Formats: sequence, structure tokens, C-alpha cells
Amino acid sequence: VNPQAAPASGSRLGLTRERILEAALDLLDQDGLGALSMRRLAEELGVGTMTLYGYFRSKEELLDAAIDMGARRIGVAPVSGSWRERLRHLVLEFRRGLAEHPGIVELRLARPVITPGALELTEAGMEILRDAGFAKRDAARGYRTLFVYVFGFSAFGPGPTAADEREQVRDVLATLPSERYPRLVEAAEEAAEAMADDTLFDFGLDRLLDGLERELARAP
Amino acid sequence: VNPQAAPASGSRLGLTRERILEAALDLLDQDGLGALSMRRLAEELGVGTMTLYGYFRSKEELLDAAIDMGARRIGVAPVSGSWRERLRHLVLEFRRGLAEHPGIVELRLARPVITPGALELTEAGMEILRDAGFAKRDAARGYRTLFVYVFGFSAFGPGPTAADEREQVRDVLATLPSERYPRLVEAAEEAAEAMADDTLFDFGLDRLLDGLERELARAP
DNA sequence: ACCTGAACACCGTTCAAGT
DNA sequence: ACCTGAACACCGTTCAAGT
Repeated sequence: VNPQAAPASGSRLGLTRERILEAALDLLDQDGLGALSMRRLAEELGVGTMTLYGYFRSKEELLDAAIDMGARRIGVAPVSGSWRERLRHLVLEFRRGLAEHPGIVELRLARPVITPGALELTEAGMEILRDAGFAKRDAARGYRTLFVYVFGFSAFGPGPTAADEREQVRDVLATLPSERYPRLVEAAEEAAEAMADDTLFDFGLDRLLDGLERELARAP
Repeated sequence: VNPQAAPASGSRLGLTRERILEAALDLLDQDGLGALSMRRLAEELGVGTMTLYGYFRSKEELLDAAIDMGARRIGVAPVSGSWRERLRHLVLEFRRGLAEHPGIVELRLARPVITPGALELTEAGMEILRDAGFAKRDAARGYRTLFVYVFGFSAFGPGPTAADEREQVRDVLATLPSERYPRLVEAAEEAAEAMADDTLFDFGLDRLLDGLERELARAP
């Protein structure tokens, strides 16, 4: 069930899978996925590179485990209220967690994972939707839509550098040839703002919640 | 304005920036971003690795240009109809194009680009929304939301292997400890379906369009 | 049982040299 | 002007060896 290569018992260096994963997540948060190499990670931990292969069969396996652990870190404390309020809170906290740990988004791109840690939030979301009265299928579809939205926004939406880039984006848009890009040139200011604006997340989220609410009203 | 290293005139090998980019996009579609190395690309073109650096200053610059060209390939023929129908068509075609060229999604993740080719669809979307009567700011926000949704779904939604994986996902979900994951275990079938279901894209899209329609009705 | 250096097949890019 | 091999500083991983 858990096909890992791991020393399990007393390690001479005090190394554990957990310590390795924590160092990996730190490295990820600091310098991004590109900097997360087995050699660099080993150096950070003060061990030989090959030592890591005693704990994880491959980099692939290490990254999978890192996602699981990272997902667990993004725990969301439940709140009370209507199902819509509860779900809205969960999604916003989810989004906040991913914004704080952008490496997890990067990691998740190439590797769709279904590990227990990664499914904790799914469970919480399903509970809210089922309590609200959604059928199993509608609850699953509804949560999945929100999940994809959160990840999509975290990956392709405005990042923390957005404010710096906004002016630059506006300048580029404003200097496009206005014969071919008339709508963009005339709305350069607004388009640059939309690309940098984080409140856009709430806009889309509320539209999706509107849609779910209507769906629930239709088939109660 | 166009700070590229390029031979511009007669090349001895018949090489052009365009030919290189086409080969890069082919490689991307076939074997993914991981396989797209300067060495492999040069080999594919039958030239020395360093020859490429006569046309692009760095791999970074080559990838930026490849996105621009890739985005142009995903052209969407305009249709007539209501603004909602037109916009819906544009988004669905956009989605289809990205599904056919998943490498572009991969590329775009790490590098938010604002090049002319990448902005053609933005211009088309803005035109539809402005014609419909949206103010500049609302049009920019509306298009941006849809854009992020499309990319998010393309990156994190079900891929072409979804059908194969569905059974596997269901099995994993069904064997989770039901004390901690009661809602997921009881809805394992439905959740697995939601993760694999491509029609989910339409569901979220229609919810977002609903939201835009309501916004337009509110402030005409 | 746990740890590791050397070696292999890969990267992107600089530099100096070839025509 | 255009092209390129050698070299450098990196990768992940296998293998054989060390304690």
C-alpha cells in the first residue's frame, strides 16, 4: 500500500522522510521548483546526494510526497454559517494558502495527485455541499469546478509582483498597433488593472457560487 | 523594440527564426516541455547546438517567441449571434485549441506573456464585450476571468487520459478511511466522474456567463 | 542497515575558433 | 556573416563500495 524505500528505524544522521520533505518545501517556497534538485536538497540537509535515495525511490516519489505534505499544511478551519458562507470561506482560505505557497501550484501542474493529504480539503468541501442538500453527483461537480478555479487563478492569475508589472503591461498594451488591437489600446489602463487585480478572484468565485445556488434551487 | 539576436539575411543552412520555432512547437506537442532542450532541438533541425544561439539570445527568448507563435495558431473564427453566443464560442474554441496543444499551457505557466500574438484572442474577446455594452473596466475584468478559467481548466482539469484514470481514482477514493473521509468514500463514484468529466468545463463556463449577463443587466 | 563517491548520460551557455 | 566543438557548471540516477 505504501511502496516507499525508507530506512524506517534508526538513521545515523537523524534523517527522516519528514525532515527531508520539510527541507524540500522550504526550498520550494524560497527559490521555486527550478531550484529543487536532489543535489541542492542534499547539500541543504548536509548529507550526500545519494543518501536521499535511501528515503525516496526517485525525485518523482519525493515530489509526490511533498505535495501531500504541502496540501496538509493548507488546512482550513471550518466556520459556521450558511453553506454558501462556509464554502466561500473554504475557497478563499484555499486560495490564500496557495498564494503563500506558490510552489505547490507549480508542483501540482505536472502531477495530478490523489493522496490523503491532498484530499482533506475535498472532503471538507463535499461535506458542506452534501449538508446543503446537493446530490452526490452535483456536490462532486460543484466542488471540482471550484477546485479548478482556485488552482487556475493561483497559477495564471496575478502574482505578488502584479503591482510592479501593471505599469509595464499598460505601456505594452497602449503601444500596440491600434488598427489591429483597437479595443485593447483604448482600454489599456483597464486591461492592465484587470490583469493585476486580485479582487477578480472574488468576482469569479461569486459568479460560480451564484450558479451553484441556482442549481440547488432548481432541484432540491 | 525587437531585441533579438538574428542573422536576418542569407543563412547558409536555410534556417530562420520561424523554422526553429515550428520545430520547437512540434517537439513540445510530441514530447512535452521536458523534452524541449536546445541540444535536442538543434539535433532535430540537423544543426549544431550553438547555431540556435545565433537566432535566439537564450532558451528563455526562444520559449517566449514560441508562445507567441503558438498563441497565433489558436485562432478563433468569429461567429455571429448574441454577445453571449459569440463569447461562448470564443471560449470553447480557445479551450479546444489549448487541449490540442497542451505544451502551450505548460509554457505559459512559468512565463506570463504579453506579446501581440498572445493578445489576439484578448482583442477579440474585448470586442465582443464592448459591443455588448460593457464598460471598459467591466469588459476587461470579464474577459480576464474567462481567460484564467480556460487556462486553469486546461492545466488542472481532466486530460485526455481521464477515461483511463477514472477507474483508478475511484478505487483510491473508495479505499480511503471512511472515518476521516466519509463524504468522499460514499461519493467515490461521483467524485471520480467529476474529475474525469470534460463537460464540467461547460458547467463552470455557463455559470460565469450567467454572472456576466446579470452584471450587464444591472448597469446598462 | 545506512550512507556515499565515482561515473554516466543528460542540461544551458560562454568562449574561442573555424569558414 | 554565419556556424560550431570544447569546456564549464549544472542535472537525476546506477552501481559498487564503504562503515
